[in-house]
Amino acid sequence: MANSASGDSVVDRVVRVIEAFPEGTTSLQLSELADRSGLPLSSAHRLVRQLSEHGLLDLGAGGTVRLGLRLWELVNRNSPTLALRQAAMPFMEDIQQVLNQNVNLAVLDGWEALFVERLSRRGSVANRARIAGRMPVHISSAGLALMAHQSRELQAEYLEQFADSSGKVTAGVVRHLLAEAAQQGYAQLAGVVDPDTWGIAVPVINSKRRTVAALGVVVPLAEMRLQALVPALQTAARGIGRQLGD
Amino acid sequence: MANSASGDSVVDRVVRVIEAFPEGTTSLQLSELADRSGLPLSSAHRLVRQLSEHGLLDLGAGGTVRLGLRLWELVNRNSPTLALRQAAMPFMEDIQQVLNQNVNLAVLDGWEALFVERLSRRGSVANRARIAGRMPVHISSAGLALMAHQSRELQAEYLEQFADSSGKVTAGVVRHLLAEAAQQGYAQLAGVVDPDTWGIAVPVINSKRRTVAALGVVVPLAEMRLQALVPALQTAARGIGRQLGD
DNA sequence: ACACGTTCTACCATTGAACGGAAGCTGATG
DNA sequence: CATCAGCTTCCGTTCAATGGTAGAACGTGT
Repeated sequence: MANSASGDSVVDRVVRVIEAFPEGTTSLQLSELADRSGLPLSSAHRLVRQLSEHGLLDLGAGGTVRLGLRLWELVNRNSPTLALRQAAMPFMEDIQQVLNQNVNLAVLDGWEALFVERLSRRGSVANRARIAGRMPVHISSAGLALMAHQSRELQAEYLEQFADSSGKVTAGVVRHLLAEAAQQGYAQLAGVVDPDTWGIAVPVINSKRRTVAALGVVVPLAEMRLQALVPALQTAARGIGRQLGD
Repeated sequence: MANSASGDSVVDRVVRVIEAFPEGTTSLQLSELADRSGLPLSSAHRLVRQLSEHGLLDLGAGGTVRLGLRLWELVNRNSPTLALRQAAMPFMEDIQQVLNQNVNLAVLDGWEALFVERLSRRGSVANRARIAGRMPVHISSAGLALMAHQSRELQAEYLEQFADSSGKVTAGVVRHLLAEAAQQGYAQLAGVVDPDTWGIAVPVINSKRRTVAALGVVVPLAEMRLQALVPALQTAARGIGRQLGD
């Protein structure tokens, strides 16, 4: 647009405004939003006002900016993972009831597993917080289960990330993890948040034989019984896959 | 911006593109999107491409447009109802376990109750579908519970809707429903979808004595036992309210 | 009570980004 | 092979977006 010092489009700016909210932050002051998005205050103000007129943002008294309920509604009604989550929920509830463990469902986005649904272990504090959370592929069982069943091309492209020896993790190690996950039909990995827990995940394969999601559980080390967990997960994953159209 | 035949801003158009998705539809063809949003094809195409470069939309091969995973992620991480849902989930699970009924949580948005969370009755098919659903205030127990505890000004403004005698529902009837809900401390109403079910909802009041949500259940007529349901809901609602900051 | 700092909001002349018709491209269909 | 329908790109025209500046509202320290 005219006079754009930074040479970005309106769309760029709208995106930057929405992305300016730090994870888990629901409310931001206008001036802070302007700072975080790198926009002049007056521009940020104008954009926020326009967006809030449509309900995508909510500009409260005193310059408090929140995401709008309308935006939440639109996204949750038309979410690309809607069909997946609907198909998966009954099976996830079964797993939760039978195994009594934390169950989660993830999809691949870039080089990360994006968790799209989660049921907490009964009795434990429900942590909805981690929904919409991300984990790098190579340090999450869900990520490994997803990547292990992608095309060779994508896997190769992914592994290039580890080509430079600057990181601790080498391409060889990751390649081995993927190979193991592919061969076994499930992925297991020590918990990242809590070292006394283990993650186990299996691929969810749709009718076109594409791996579209990973179904996983997080279990305390003491309750780690692969013989019981893996078949249950695989059965549920097949059930979910059968429900999915494409 | 320049040459806008319809005299709308870029922001307007972005909103129209996002809103063009009909409820429950996750995928749209570009040409259909252009139609629905009332934009020239080339303009729609440009906007969609820009938005998908940022991950807010997903422009697939063949002109298939979906909402982007990134958008879903951003909205769910920073949702204005995040704190509410987190505070409410444990109590909702308690209700679900103890009463074994469908539990839901709604907030007021305009003259409608917007359902932000839902737990299904055990054994029944999980219907995530209805999450992010809306119901007019006067035909939902949640809506009545919410409106009954709003300020006089807002209630008066709301009741003006029914001033003209064109609709079946008169202002008097609605006023009576609200008064009853306010006096009783809970709202009950015959189910809309299924006439053999009843909805019961109680207000969730935060530490500043503002009614910010409604907690409700949907029960089959045969299991309608107010003596058991209402106290349980009220107890849970108080628990939720205590967890909420503002 | 006054001065100062901070933050939100409004204004308006400049200017380059957005617009959209038209042409090109691609793939499916008869 | 011709036709069609839908997606994509191009490019000259135009006016909507921009952001510095100023004012209003509020809080805070002196």
